[in-house]
Amino acid sequence: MAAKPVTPRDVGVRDRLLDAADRLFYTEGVRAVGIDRVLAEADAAKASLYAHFGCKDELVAAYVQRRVEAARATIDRFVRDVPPRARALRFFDWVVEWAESADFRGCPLQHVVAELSDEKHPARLIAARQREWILGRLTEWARAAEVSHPNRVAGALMVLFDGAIAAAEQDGPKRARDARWTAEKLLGAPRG
Amino acid sequence: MAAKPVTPRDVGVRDRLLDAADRLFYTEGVRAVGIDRVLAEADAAKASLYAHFGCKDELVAAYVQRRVEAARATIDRFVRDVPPRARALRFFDWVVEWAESADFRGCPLQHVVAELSDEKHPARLIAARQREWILGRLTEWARAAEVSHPNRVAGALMVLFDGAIAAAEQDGPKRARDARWTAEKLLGAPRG
DNA sequence: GTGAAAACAGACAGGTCTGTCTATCTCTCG
DNA sequence: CGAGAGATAGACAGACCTGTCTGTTTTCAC
Repeated sequence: MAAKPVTPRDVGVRDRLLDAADRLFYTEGVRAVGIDRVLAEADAAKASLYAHFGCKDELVAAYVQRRVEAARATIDRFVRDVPPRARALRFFDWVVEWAESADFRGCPLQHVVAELSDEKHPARLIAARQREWILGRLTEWARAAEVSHPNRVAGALMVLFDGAIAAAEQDGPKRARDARWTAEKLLGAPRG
Repeated sequence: MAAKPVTPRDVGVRDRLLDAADRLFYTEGVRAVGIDRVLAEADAAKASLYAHFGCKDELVAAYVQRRVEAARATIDRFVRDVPPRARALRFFDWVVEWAESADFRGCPLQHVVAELSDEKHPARLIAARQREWILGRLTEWARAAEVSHPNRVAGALMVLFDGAIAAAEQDGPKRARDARWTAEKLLGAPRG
């Protein structure tokens, strides 16, 4: 009984490979999963993988890149319908939702950083840029919330974000709610 | 036969192996570093490693165990000379110091969780127990600080701890200071 | 229909990994 | 002395990994 292909054969082989890589890399880790596992899961040929990505490291980078793009779109969509001053806290609503989702297993970027010690690895460069993007958004939202030290608050929110995900991975989603509660205190008290 | 006692000679190779494993596993990751690397670094024989630890997974577990024991001793020593109500904040002084130390590269426990997806791995079981220990201490200190919701505050401090380490790994020690600053707000103004 | 591009299938090379095993050396203690 | 435990050195097996290469099949534009 072959498992039903989660991704139909008619979508491009590149997407099939990325879908398979995403599932396996996220749930088991990029070092624990070999090329052959990805090929079997994607029902693709080895030559296709190397034609599209060149090497495994670039497949890992493409996996991270797709995660990053999806996260940015999701976050911006999530905060869009509240006024700017409420967006920082709204962001933590999204974090809570993510931590509560069934297949949550921590932050793929934190995992990649832990697994790949080479800071110049293409996947890590993408992860580093994503941190800058997130910090930029948090700073923007902290300013809009009119806290007295927006840069410091943004840094604190960054810590809360990383901590929410890392702690929820091991202690469950209640830690994400703890993070949101803390964010509320940071943002709710003007003249901090 | 009764199990033979650990002789001083045992401690020799065993410690050499653990020292080497600690350096390599912490800086490069437990999956990235093979047995042969550890043996070369420890200047030990393969048979010694397998005689003392049985398999690589148990060496990884022993590495985590030793980190955990050292951390507990360091933390308790660090907070010992301030009154109980000041200990939670003092704990974050230690976090800042750690993040500022030259060879800081994140939390070895978070890394092991990221690298080993099997929750039943012996090293992960040890890591999980360590989280309980830390949460216990944070709860105790939060109570001593007489905050209004000690359990919730302890959870928030746990998030801040995880976040401080994870964020400092990538953004530098200023994130640990951001975490301490947030902890200060949660715990209220320390009274003299 | 035809031909080119894309994808498939899988053998193969060369390397690394864990773990076992044999053989030798060294040190302690009876 | 000499027996035995602990350590060393390293060959070896078997598995897995990345990446290349050959050949075949499918797809699709013209």
